[in-house]
Amino acid sequence: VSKKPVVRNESAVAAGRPRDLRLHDAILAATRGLVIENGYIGLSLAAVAEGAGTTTAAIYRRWSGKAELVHEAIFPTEASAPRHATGDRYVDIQEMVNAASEMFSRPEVRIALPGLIADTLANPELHTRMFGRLAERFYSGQGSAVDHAAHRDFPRLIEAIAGTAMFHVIARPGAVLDEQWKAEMTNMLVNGWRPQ
Amino acid sequence: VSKKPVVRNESAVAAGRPRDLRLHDAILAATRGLVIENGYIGLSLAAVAEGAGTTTAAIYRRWSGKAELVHEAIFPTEASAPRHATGDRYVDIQEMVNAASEMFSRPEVRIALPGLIADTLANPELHTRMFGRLAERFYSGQGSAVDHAAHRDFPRLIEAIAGTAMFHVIARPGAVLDEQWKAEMTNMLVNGWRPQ
Amino acid sequence: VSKKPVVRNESAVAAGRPRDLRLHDAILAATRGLVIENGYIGLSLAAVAEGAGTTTAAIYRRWSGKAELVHEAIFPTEASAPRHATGDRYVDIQEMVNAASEMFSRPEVRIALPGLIADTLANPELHTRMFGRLAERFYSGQGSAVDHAAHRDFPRLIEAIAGTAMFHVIARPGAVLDEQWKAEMTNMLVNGWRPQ
Amino acid sequence: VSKKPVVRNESAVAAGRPRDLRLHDAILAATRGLVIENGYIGLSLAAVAEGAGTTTAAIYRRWSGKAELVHEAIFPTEASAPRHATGDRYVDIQEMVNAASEMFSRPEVRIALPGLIADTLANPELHTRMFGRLAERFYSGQGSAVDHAAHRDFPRLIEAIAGTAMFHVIARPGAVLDEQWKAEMTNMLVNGWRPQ
DNA sequence: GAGTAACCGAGACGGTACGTCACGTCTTCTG
DNA sequence: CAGAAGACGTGACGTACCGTCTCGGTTACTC
Repeated sequence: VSKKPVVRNESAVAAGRPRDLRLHDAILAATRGLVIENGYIGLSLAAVAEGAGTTTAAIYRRWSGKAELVHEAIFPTEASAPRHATGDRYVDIQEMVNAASEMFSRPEVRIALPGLIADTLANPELHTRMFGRLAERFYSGQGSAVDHAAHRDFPRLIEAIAGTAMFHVIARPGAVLDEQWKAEMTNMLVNGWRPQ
Repeated sequence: VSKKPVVRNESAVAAGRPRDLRLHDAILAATRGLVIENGYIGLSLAAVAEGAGTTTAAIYRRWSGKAELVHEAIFPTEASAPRHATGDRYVDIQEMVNAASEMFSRPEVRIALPGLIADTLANPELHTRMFGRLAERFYSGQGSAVDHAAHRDFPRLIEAIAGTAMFHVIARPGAVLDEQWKAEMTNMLVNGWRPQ
Repeated sequence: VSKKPVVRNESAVAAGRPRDLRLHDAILAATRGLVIENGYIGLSLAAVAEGAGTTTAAIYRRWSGKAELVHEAIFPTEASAPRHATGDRYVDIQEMVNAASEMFSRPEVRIALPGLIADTLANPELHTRMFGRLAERFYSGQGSAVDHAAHRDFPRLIEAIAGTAMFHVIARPGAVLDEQWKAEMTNMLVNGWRPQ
Repeated sequence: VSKKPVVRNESAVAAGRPRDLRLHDAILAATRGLVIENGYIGLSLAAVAEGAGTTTAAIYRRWSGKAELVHEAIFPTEASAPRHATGDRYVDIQEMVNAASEMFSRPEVRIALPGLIADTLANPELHTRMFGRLAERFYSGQGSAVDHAAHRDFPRLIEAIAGTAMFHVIARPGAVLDEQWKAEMTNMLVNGWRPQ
């Protein structure tokens, strides 16, 4: 649909008037605020523009549409500090559960993510990028010295932890991923389910 | 937003010309077809109307909006055969995993669900109804003779199984919930995670 | 560019909700008022919609764009009472001069016509229609019993009279086509130019 | 609307880097070409800039906007060689008819003039300048020894000749102001209209 | 058999958001 | 200082969908 590049702020050389960096942050902040208020589908770029004190044209100069904008707003680029596995099964799972709890406790993620996923199904490139980045938050095998067998199964573990956390916060608005949830989740994966 | 009742086809008395029953199914079928093609957000009721050979007014006579329509289209009312627990931990988990696999393998569910959830966040009544009905597919405690302790933990199990299945089909378009996935999922919950 | 028919209010049969006839007139009236205020190029359909208490969509339902709208606004369809020649040279010219004076004295014509012509150059169909209708206001040979020779020259006479009148009101804003102008114009064509 | 002077290329002193004189002509040439292609309203200064191998900023340094630019492009400054009346009625009219034919035969004039007039209605200063310069092409009384009575009527004659010529080329795209048109026009004004 | 009531198609209605484009200005770097 | 590059706020463009309403016409029950 759009002829423009999906990501536009990669310009290496400096030609012409540079982008107003404060606008970038103002737009993302307004996006986060409005998506919490109105949900993903109810978010209009015109409202974002007004909230950020700018116009939709300035937004479209930076992002190709609502999906790209919200993606960057709720998963800030700089925050992706990849984790490294230790090889200790219990510790690694606990780490992932903590990461999932942090991620899905943020209200903008809880509220925006389903709509973002829905929009992303029609945008394979962004879809791949989003889930790739999402997985990195949990675990990056890069440079790790952990047992090969454990690595191979990490995608499945991530799927279980992230999926369960997402379902938890989506199924009941107001639900929280508290210490009890984290303990039970960790225990279920490490030891299997036992009725309590 | 709407002043009209959420569900309109409950009319007790029969006055005036009755509804064309074939339209009901034609609309739902068109909805399923188009939502697979265009996704939830890209689904327009005008297109559904055209696909069903009718008009949007006939749709709004039956459902209050896109969310209600898609909800009924992808989770048909009649198909909710609630399951009953046996008390055997392994068997019960296996049953739930099978149910999740069935539900999230259907393309209209995989594609429409995220958008439906997004729209539903602004509609608490439908949200409750949807997740309530969704949980029933997995397990209904009603009339069950199973140990009390096991019952208390079923919501957590459902959350883990349904969440993991949903994440699996959403994260990678084209992914399938095959026998291997079901076996590994069941094993992980029953015995805990073991690198393979 | 547009897939829709240029003229849309020709529907013979009555299907669906009928158009609100008051809107039609309200839109044309708002167009006339705003085009006098802001000129053709400065006329925005959004402003017309607001002035008529409706939306741009309702305007686009009736006209394909600004050119068609302004065309109908300044040359109302019903006002085209074609004239018939008498064969008397002086009388016929006087009639045409009167017609030109009437037409180009209306402020909406004086102000809107140049811009309308400019836009129409890219729209051959409307261009033909507009100038055809414009010529009819001056003279229609249909059913006339006048000398053949006189008829052949009418296009040239119309061109001279309408062109001169148009140039007069365009060249000096505030200029009027008064009795003196009409007398001199008539005299110039009937007797040739004489320095006075 | 604009705070800047209408004409900017009058700078008396020479300070800093001098303007690239070739740009001036390149911009005007691109304007002429594009206005013929796209019409006045369809002409964008961005397209002109690209066609001239420069940017809009360079254009705005020289002209205040589209109207000024097109005005200079279709009525070059240097080409205004004012004519002088002889006092011979036939000869003077013939001269004016020739001048009108030359002017309105140029495609950029035929195409751009209506739009330019439309834009100029909102710019009285340019409007006066344009029609003043336009009249000079036909006749300048300055330093003439012709009979006073004839001079007084020249504006009316110019109006008739220029208006008729303009209407001729505007009313039918493709129409030409050939020798026959010139002869008939001259004859009509000198001898009055005679059916032929 | 006449009323009555709700359905049916068609399509216009006021809104609102979309993504694009042009305007005229501005801010940077380079010549 | 000019030039190129391009971002800026402004605002119109034409399209699309939303959910509602207004038609003329069509079934069914009820009196």
